[in-house]
Parts: sequence; structure tokens; C-alpha cells
Amino acid sequence: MTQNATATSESEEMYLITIATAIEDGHSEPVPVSHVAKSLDVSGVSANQMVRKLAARGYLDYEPYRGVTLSEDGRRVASEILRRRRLWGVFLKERLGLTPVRADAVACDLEHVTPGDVADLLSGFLGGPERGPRGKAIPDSSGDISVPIAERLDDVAAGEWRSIATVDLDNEALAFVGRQGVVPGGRIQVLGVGADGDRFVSVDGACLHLATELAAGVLVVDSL
Amino acid sequence: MTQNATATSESEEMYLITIATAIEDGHSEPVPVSHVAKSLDVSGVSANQMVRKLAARGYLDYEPYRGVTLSEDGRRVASEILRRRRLWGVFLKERLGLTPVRADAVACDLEHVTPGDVADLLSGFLGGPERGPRGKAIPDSSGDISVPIAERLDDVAAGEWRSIATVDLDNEALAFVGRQGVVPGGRIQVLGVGADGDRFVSVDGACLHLATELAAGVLVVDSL
DNA sequence: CCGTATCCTAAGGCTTGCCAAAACAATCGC
DNA sequence: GCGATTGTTTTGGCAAGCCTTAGGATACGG
Repeated sequence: MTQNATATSESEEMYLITIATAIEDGHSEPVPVSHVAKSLDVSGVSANQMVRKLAARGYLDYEPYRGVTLSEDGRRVASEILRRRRLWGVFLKERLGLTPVRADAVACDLEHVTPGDVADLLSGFLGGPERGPRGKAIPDSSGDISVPIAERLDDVAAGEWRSIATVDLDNEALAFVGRQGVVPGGRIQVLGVGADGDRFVSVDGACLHLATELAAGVLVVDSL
Repeated sequence: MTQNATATSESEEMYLITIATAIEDGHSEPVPVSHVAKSLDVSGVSANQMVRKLAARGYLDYEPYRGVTLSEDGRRVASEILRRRRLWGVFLKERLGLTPVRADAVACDLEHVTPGDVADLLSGFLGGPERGPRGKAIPDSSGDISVPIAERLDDVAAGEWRSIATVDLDNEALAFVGRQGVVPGGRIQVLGVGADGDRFVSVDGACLHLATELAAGVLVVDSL
């Protein structure tokens, strides 16, 4: 046992937070390895290798043909990394003026080289923000989340009101729905449900149709 | 030629800035490969390999048995990286309250994952600082240095007057010399040179003896 | 309940960056 | 000027992470 206690490489961390965010975004557990592979843009074989390695180290549970679930250790590590990412994201967006997407992208590199105590100081400097630049909750220094868990808009029933916490779509789709007023912070009401899980919604008084893929990227909470 | 224009790995960047700071700190050129190896704590063989690789790519000139010198390209890259390091260093020290040494250590990781435009925004956010947390000049976004190059006090001859730009010592030594008036901004005169490179100096009219290790940490410029 | 499509696993390779050993070349001090 | 020290180069290896190929296992739809 000559190994470091906090020995997670950047790659390993990326796998852990990919699984964590998948769960955060409402994917049912266990998370399929193929989904992890797609998210990280690596081959299924590579993802499988890494998943087995992380399972062997106790960071996650792996059920072949079913998927992976974070262990307590894995959840802790993932929370720490996501905390760092989102704190940097807030700094880059609020203080340096980067777009949310860009801030997230840059923060994704910074997160792996930020010691925990620096993250704590950064949090204090920023006034203890609770959500990252794209609306995701920022875990506290113990890895806990103190703000409401977001729900996917395609899980919300007709008639319900929600606040938009995050719009997690690719740039093109993000810009598209953004132009209609679907941005973090806004209030939204589901007017009706389509056949495929698509949603008819009301934002800023305007009516709008969101296809299932779009609705799935809109994360909402009861109130912001 | 399917290669990226700005394709320098973290390792390559570390080699380039190690050479750049060696020159900055007054090492005569060319810088011996053995010195690079020691600074980076790698074997001579490894340093030699990398140096030849960087020379082949045009980042530096390598004269076997003599050492390396930065090419124009190499100098440019090294300046960019050092700019990022020192800007982060200022942020970590001034805004988050890290010690200068710690700030530098953390910044050393951040520098490799910071895009140039983010560095520019960071510089603006910080008010365009001209020196890093340990007194080294911050190159501007073109890689040029607009402030006087600092000199180590143990390189200054007897009789010379200087202004103190930085005191780069650990906390204990910093407090010790600080009590004698050796603080950034002060004027200092070298009265005499000891056998080991130690210095007898005058600050605020008082005479003081600085051992070589202390004198090496006092960075001075002609005038501030 | 069976076949297709997905997933798993093993085997072998590539790249980067590091290492040690060994043989050779050059520099420097005396 | 010569020998000891230092530097160079080649060879071979290791670890991490990714890849492809290929074949075996499972699951799900019809």
C-alpha cells in the first residue's frame, strides 16, 4: 500500500464527474458505460477499461451490461471536482466576463489543478455562490448540495410552473432556445405535453414548443 | 504538416519556462542542459531528449556540451506562459490571500490550461499588474517586458544604489529582513561584499549584513 | 425464444514522458 | 597534455490512456 490517498488522475476525475453529472441530470442509475463513453468522446473499450479500474479502486460499482453507480468515495471525489469547476465557472463568468459555456470549458481544465483549500478561498472571494455559470448546484466543501436538485423539463407535467436552473444543450440549441427566452433564471410553465414527451411551454408570456431533446436539456427547480 | 501551430504540451512548456527563468535570473547563455535537468528534477537523459525535441521544433538552439538558448519562438511561448503564471500568482496572493510561494506553486499548474484571451481578461480584472507575486516582471500580451528586469542583490557590486522590487524569501526570513527595513519600495545601497557573496548594505541609514541566501532573495531594480 | 444489436473482454499497438545502463565524446583542472 | 568529470547518445523499459480488431456474452424486440 504505497499509494497516495488522493491519487486521482485527471482522466479518472473526468470519468467520475461525467457519471456524477449524468446522475445529476436525471439519468437513471446505473449509468450505462456507453453513455460515459459518448460523453467523454472515447471508445467503448476505453471507457470499459477505465470503469473497471475505478471499480477496482472502490470509486464506483460496475454491473456489466447494466452500468455504473458512484460509491460513497466516488461521489465525494466527483463533488469536490464539480465544486471546483463551478466555482471557477462563476469567477470566469461573473468577474472576467466569459460566456457560461466558455467559462465551463475553461473551468473544466482548471478544476483538476485546484487544491481544496484554494477552492474554499475562491468560494469566499466570490461570496459563496450556490450555483455555477450554467445553473448547476455547487456542492459545499463537504461535498453536500444545499440547493434544490434540478428536474428535467421533460419530466414536468402540464400546468406546472418552474424556474430554469440550467440549459444544458449544445451551443446551437442553446442559442436557439435562448432567443425564445429560455435562459437560466427565467420562470417557465408547461402548458401541454406532446406525444413524444415534447413540451408546449410558456416563457415571458410567449408560447413555445420544445422537442423532447430540447426539453431534456432544460433543467428546472421549484423556485430559484 | 497536419500539426497545430500552438501545440506545446505541459512538459514542453515547463522546459521552455525553466530556460527562460534561468536567463531571467542572470544565468549566462547558453543554459547548460544539466541545469535544466536539475531545475525540473528529471534525469540528464530525459532533459537531453526533450531539449533535442524542442530544438528540432525550432523553440531553442542547442549546442551540445554547451547548452541551450531560446529562439524567438521559444522566447515568445515562454513569455506567454510566464505571463499566465504571474497573473494567476497575483490573483491568488492579492485576492485569495495565498503566500507568494504557494501562489506561485498553484499558478504553475493553472498556467498550462489558461487560454491567452482569459489571461488578458484576468490582467484587466487585476488592474494590469506589472510584477508577479514574487516580484518577477509580467510580460505583456505580446510577450514583451515593460518594467525593468530585476536583479538579485547578491549580483550587485559595492557602492551601487538600488530600489527594492521584491523580497522573495520564506515567511520567517521575510519578516526578519522586513524588520530591518528591507521591504519592497525601499532604497538600498550595497556597502561591501563578503567572501561568500554575502552583502553589507545600508537601508534607511542603518547598516545591515545579509547572508548570501538572503541577498539572493532580494530583487532590486535601478529605480522604482 | 431466437436473432440482432449492443455490450464485454482480451490482445496487441501507439504516443508521451519518464527512467537506467552502457559506450562514447568533450571539457576542464592540474 | 592527460585524466577525471561531465555531457551525449543509443538501447531498452515502464506506466498511463487511448486506440482497433476480433470474438464471446447478454438483452431485448418481434
